[in-house]
Amino acid sequence: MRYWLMKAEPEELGIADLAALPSQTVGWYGVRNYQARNFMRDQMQIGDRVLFYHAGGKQPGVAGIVEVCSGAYPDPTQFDPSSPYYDPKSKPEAPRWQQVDVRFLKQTRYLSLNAMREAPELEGMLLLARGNRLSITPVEPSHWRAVMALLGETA
DNA sequence: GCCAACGTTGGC
DNA sequence: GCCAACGTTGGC
Repeated sequence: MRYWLMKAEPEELGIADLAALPSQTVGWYGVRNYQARNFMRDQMQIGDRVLFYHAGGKQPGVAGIVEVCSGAYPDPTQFDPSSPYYDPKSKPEAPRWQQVDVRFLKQTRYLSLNAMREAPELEGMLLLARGNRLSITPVEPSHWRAVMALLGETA
């Protein structure tokens, strides 16, 4: 099992929104970066644990834990002209973008990006690397355990 | 809203 | 295949 961090815009889909969905499951649509897509396509497996990260707000940070619950499959928004994620260059017979489904596990105490930067045990975490813009990053098991400790989670 | 850092595009 | 121009991300 691998560990990941996935960034979401809380105004579009926050952890509470995910928890409120009847299925508590959502397709992780909208990834338009090849490296992030390749992580989903080539490395993610059902059961992988994911830090759910709120990006773009006033106080970015980790807000919950979700799990991967499907393999990669074509992101439907790439074919929808009314979607902001529409990609006219992608054809249904050769889809360019993929998504996986993730399922809500829990909403955690909020762990701000600031607090993460100040935690020496998180040094080297990809999220914290200078200039990092990837919306999906792998998380080292040692960093995962350190984040769990900071969140007060025993898992 | 600014802008640093990074990714993508397309002309050559 | 290079690289300038442009676009995007996301913290601040």
